[in-house]
Amino acid sequence: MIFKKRLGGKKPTQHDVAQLAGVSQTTVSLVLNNPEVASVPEETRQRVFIAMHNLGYVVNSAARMLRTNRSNTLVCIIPMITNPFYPAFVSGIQEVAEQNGYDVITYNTHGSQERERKFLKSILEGRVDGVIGIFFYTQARDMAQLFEVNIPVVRLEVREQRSGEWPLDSLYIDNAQAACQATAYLLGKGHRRVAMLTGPAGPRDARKEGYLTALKAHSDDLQAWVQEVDSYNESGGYQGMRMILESGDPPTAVFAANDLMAIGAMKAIRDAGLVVPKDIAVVGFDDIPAAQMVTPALTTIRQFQEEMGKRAAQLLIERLNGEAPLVGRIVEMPYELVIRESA
Amino acid sequence: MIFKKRLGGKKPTQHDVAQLAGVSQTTVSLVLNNPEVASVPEETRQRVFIAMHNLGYVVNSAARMLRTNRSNTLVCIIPMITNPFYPAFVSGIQEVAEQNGYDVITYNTHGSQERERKFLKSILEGRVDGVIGIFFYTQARDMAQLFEVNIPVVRLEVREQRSGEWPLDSLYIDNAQAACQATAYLLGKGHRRVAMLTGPAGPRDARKEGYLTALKAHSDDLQAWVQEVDSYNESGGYQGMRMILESGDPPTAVFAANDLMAIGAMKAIRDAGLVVPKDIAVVGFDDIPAAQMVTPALTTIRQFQEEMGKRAAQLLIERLNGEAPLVGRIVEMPYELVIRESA
DNA sequence: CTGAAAGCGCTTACAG
DNA sequence: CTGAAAGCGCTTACAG
Repeated sequence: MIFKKRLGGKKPTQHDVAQLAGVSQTTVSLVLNNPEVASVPEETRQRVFIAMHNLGYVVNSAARMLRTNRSNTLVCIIPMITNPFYPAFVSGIQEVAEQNGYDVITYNTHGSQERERKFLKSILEGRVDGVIGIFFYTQARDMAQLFEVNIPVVRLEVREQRSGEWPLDSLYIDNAQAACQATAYLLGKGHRRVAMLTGPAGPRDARKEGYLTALKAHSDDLQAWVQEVDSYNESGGYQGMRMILESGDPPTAVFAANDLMAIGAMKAIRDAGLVVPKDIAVVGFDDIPAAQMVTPALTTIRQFQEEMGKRAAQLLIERLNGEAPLVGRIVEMPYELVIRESA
Repeated sequence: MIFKKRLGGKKPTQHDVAQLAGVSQTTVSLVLNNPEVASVPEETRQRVFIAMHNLGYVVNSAARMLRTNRSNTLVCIIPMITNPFYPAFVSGIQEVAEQNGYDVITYNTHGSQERERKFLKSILEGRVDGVIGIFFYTQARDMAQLFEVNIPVVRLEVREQRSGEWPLDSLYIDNAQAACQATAYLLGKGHRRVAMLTGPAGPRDARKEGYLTALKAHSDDLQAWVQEVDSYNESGGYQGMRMILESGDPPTAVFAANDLMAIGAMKAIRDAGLVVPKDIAVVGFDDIPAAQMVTPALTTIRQFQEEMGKRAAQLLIERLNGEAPLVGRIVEMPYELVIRESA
């Protein structure tokens, strides 16, 4: 490496480039950032480029950050990257972030309030320019400090959510309506005893609301039956389904609040010697990749996670570029009922 | 917010804290960083803490980065976060990173050489202190620039790999041996026509080597049969299996280079009116979460992704703390054959 | 068209 | 025990 020889292992700076090119450090910065105002003649630019190349110069991003107050980094806050709903969401964010020159840091909250708070606090250190997040506990008003230092936020919500005059946009699918449609599908198939399986917090309330709405709309004498367990995963679904089965008079259909729970429930049903969908039909939510791999393939509500990630990142970057209106935008995303074999 | 009132929306600095506490800015820095040398008396510390709290002070990390030449950020470079092998790996990294005060940025290479290069180059800007990565094309020698500016790297390899006197540690499972064991298991079950299904680059060669070794060890007249397709996912597996089936004389068992391909292959087998494992047995590799959700549940080689992530992060952080030997460490990780229903 | 200079907010010898 | 000062590498008015 040339610069190693020249500089004894230290990284070359604009000063070094300037010396080699026979210009001032200001000029180096000017050609590097190519602002409209400064029209450095082509001949000089080339000299500078050659010097940069020969020294292996790369900008020091800490210095640039300090000077410009911009980090070119976004943070994505999700419950847990190992939940198969999120990788596609994160990947969508990463894709548009990369196209726009941003890095993305990911934080996992584990659905814990304390961690949501801790992460938000650390963001104040100025490491990131903006936030995309799914929050179970933190409300918009808890983000006031962020807004004061001008860090915009995009939130993924489970329902339409007004946000006021903050640099806060939100993205949602109508979870209640989707849950209603899933439940109505089961009802339309002739099921009269339809149970719901859910985890704590998060999307629970919106999805439960849709489930109840569908029951009520269908007939007045349908019994609601909501089984809540500790976690939104297979073991939660398995355990919840066992509780339902052990209650004596099992339902003929189950609406699970997400696919992981639905898959756990199907296993519990199978272990009880029953078959899906003949004895008990199952519908999930999310359409994670595994939904079509299981047997029977899962009927579920599809969300477009990758698209949601891309859209969220676009909203955020528009705002960072000053291209967003003052008032928070609210974007509804599509969903669809995907009918496969489990119901 | 107090500081908003006081400072007109600007973030408070150590200077502001110093003024409020009636000390010098140096002292504020001293109590913030609490170095062993400076013993600030308790009374002064308290005054400073109170002032920090009242102003809502948080350190400016860009300034700290510039001064200390440390970013407290790691980067994790993987092929693609949506491949279910990686989320657990990333999650392991994030967990120990967080415990040690590091953020983690994730880059997806899409298995492309160009992107591997581009990411490595951007790392020279000083955004990150260290790198954990899976590289299909970039060799250790291509990382010389990183090492010159003292950025250590931990690589995930598919076999033991000497690394020399660079700040480079490596982690691997013996892919050849694992593939050999998987194939031998099939052979032990009496199969004589065992095909292998693989994608391009990456772990292909090591796993193929193990497959061939097992065949040879078992008997001299066993025919090797390797079908390579474009991608390590379900559609690759589906497509590859179709090619195998259409060849006329199908094998009685298939070893797929990863679980996603195995799942695709099982679907192709089913679509051809055959049943797994009766007509064709299938073994995968990785033990992704979906492996136990599919029917029949997949027999596969389990890797401990989360553990691998944790271990990789530990190696890196030890080196960043100056606790690692000069010579690169090589850590072998365990794997195990998990027998389920598909073979 | 080009450069000297200020200053972003911090850490860390150094002096007292 | 505490503070004045240097300096990390950059961007951006400003002057010429």
